[in-house]
Amino acid sequence: MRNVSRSQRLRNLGLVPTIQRLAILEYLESTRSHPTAEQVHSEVTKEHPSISKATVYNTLEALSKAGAVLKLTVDRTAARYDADLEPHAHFYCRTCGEVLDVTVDKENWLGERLAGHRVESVRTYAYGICESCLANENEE
Amino acid sequence: MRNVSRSQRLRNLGLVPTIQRLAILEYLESTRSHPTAEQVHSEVTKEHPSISKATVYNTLEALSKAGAVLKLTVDRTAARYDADLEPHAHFYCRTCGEVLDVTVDKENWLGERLAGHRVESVRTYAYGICESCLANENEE
DNA sequence: CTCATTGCAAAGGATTTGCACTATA
DNA sequence: TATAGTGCAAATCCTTTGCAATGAG
Repeated sequence: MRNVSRSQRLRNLGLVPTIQRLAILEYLESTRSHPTAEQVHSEVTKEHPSISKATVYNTLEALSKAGAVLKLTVDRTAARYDADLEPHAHFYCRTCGEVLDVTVDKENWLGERLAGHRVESVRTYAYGICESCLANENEE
Repeated sequence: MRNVSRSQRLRNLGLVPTIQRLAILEYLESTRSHPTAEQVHSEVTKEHPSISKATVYNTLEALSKAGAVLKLTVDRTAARYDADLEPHAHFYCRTCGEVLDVTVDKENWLGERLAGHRVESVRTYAYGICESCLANENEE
């Protein structure tokens, strides 16, 4: 039933709901770790060992183009993906490399028009050291 | 004299003011195009043909680590650099690929503390279609 | 003279591409 | 069956690295 609605959602986005796409979307919706394509691949292949990296890349691109997930460029070394579509910002810890969600009152504070440009999406990234790494620093 | 102060600034940042670094910093401070490392290289080699790409990468990294320029991840395909340290956001046009400055009241609206994390820098990126590309669309 | 920096070429890592095979509708 | 999607491997592009040569203080 959960599965049915996911299939339907993919169809509504114009994407054929293949096993691969369902697995990838399901995984993304189950995690808050903002995985890279590599991590998505190693995760979904646990259940479906034959899913290739090319398919993971294709699917992630299709899902983000369709608006089903967010593609984040917070980490220059690899794109990260997030199925949480509620407005929020992302914090990148330079010590542990984790990407954390940060709630904000309003992320779309820029509006849909900006200096004459048409704004389609906005990303806000903060960089620094996360709470948990700060605590570890103090221990030493 | 302009040169003297740039040397001095580099020294203050703990960087030996080599000809290469001066040329790269000077170029970055002269443009608002948010160039990639590749573009910086092809630009500075006009004046100093022997500057290598490795040096450009090393210098850009050193300058951004030292806080003399901003490294932008607005464009996933390549890092872009900006010597304008005044708070502002960046707009990426998916049609022409240009990165444009966007003035904002205050970019550091997140504060230096956020959910217990230590915020060291913030980047805000907007994506869509720029004014000039919108105008071109309408012509057709 | 000593150490930081540079230049070159090779290596690395993320992503894309070409193409034959397969599954969905 | 026709078309969209998949898997594999090779190719591509940005960036980093190793190391000998060079330059700054």
